[in-house]
Amino acid sequence: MEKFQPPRGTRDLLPAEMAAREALFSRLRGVFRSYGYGEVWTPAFEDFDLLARKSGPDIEQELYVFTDKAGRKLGLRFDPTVPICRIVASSPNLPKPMRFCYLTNMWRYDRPQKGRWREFWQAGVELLGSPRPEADAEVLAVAADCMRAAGLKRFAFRVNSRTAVEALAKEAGIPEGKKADALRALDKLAKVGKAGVEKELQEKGIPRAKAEAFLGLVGQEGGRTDPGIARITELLKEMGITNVRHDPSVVRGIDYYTGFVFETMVEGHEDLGSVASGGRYDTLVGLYGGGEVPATGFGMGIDRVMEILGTGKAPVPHLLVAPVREELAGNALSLAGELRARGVACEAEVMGRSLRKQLEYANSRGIPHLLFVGEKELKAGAYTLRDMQTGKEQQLSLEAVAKQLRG
RNA sequence: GUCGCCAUAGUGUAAUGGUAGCAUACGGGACUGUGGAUCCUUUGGUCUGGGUUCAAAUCCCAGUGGCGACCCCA
Repeated sequence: MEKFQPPRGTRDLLPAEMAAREALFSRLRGVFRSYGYGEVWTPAFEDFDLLARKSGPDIEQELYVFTDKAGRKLGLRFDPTVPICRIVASSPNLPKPMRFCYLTNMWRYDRPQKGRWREFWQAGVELLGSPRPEADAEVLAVAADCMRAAGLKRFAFRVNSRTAVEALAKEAGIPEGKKADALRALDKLAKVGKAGVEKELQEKGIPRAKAEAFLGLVGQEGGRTDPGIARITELLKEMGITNVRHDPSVVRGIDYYTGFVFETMVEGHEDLGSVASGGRYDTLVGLYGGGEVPATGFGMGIDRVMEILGTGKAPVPHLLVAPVREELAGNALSLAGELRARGVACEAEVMGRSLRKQLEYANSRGIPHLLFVGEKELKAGAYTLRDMQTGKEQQLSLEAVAKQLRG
């Protein structure tokens, strides 16, 4: 018999993991709501041209692309920002600023590795309409609150200004056409070191002298302070966020960032890379025909966060309704229904098991209470509720059982 | 798309080219209205397809999937 497994780079999420994710989602939603962000949903697939517009047709290699039955070329969403810019571009009259948040999955056709999936989840915010550092500071503050809400305490932001680095590249004499290559090489500084970056720059056709000049200027930049970053850092300090370091090598690989960019590293999990990143993208909405709308945002990698947090136990109901004899299974089912109508989460026995086995089962699942359903109980209309922890039992009407377990 | 390492019951692991085992989990029982212990026990596996060989989990090739390095990024 052929066995199927999930397609490459995807996986199943079982109840224990889903419960942990849902808990994380609900905490993140709480953070988003507290800042006034409204949740949006966009389609899983979009016109390929929309997806490709910002990065050119080469992006096709990294996307899931398909043709529908009418011959339209479509692609799976690989980024939350692009569809949100489409919304904004086609709804230019929405009041500004616009605060959108999302919690959603997306797809990218790249090589799976630890913390990198072909289907992955991201949650984040986009703040559109403001070009000011206050907006960038707010976005980073939301990210900070999300990290804390996730239960991550030991983390640090690395921030930078992409415009500043681009200016340095120009100053070093790196031609406009090589700018993207240069920034991408620089992004690896922490990983491959200065010599590694220099090597890559030369491989990309940037002469040694210019590469050295660029790296020299970037090195100085660490000491110099970019005015935009300084202002954002100052605002963050006023909000009590101090774990922010200026790192001139952080430029992000994505092309649409135009200014402020940041990454978030969790102490002890540096191998996972950034778990939340974002920045300013003032020209992206314009690309979709909406006129210039300055914007900034960030996304948190849910799969990476879950990798760090780990998974607890699968959730269990309050109660197992246990028929003492197999023939009473039907009574147990209907009593369970009545209890649910009274607000009690419970499960009924469906395996036809002996009472002993049911106790064993409740114990191993961690179900805290068990309700015996036998002839005695049915006749009296009072059921035996057993506390699995203490072993204490009491005779109660359904109403009393519900009252106790709800409270 | 390139390179390297890897793949055995659900999970974790054994098996010089010669009978695929152990642990755990799951199901049943010892114990027909009272669990967590103990004992017994059923089911279940060599990723897929080729090749070499008297004989392949083991060697070779390809595919699939996992991990890591490129690339890119959450």
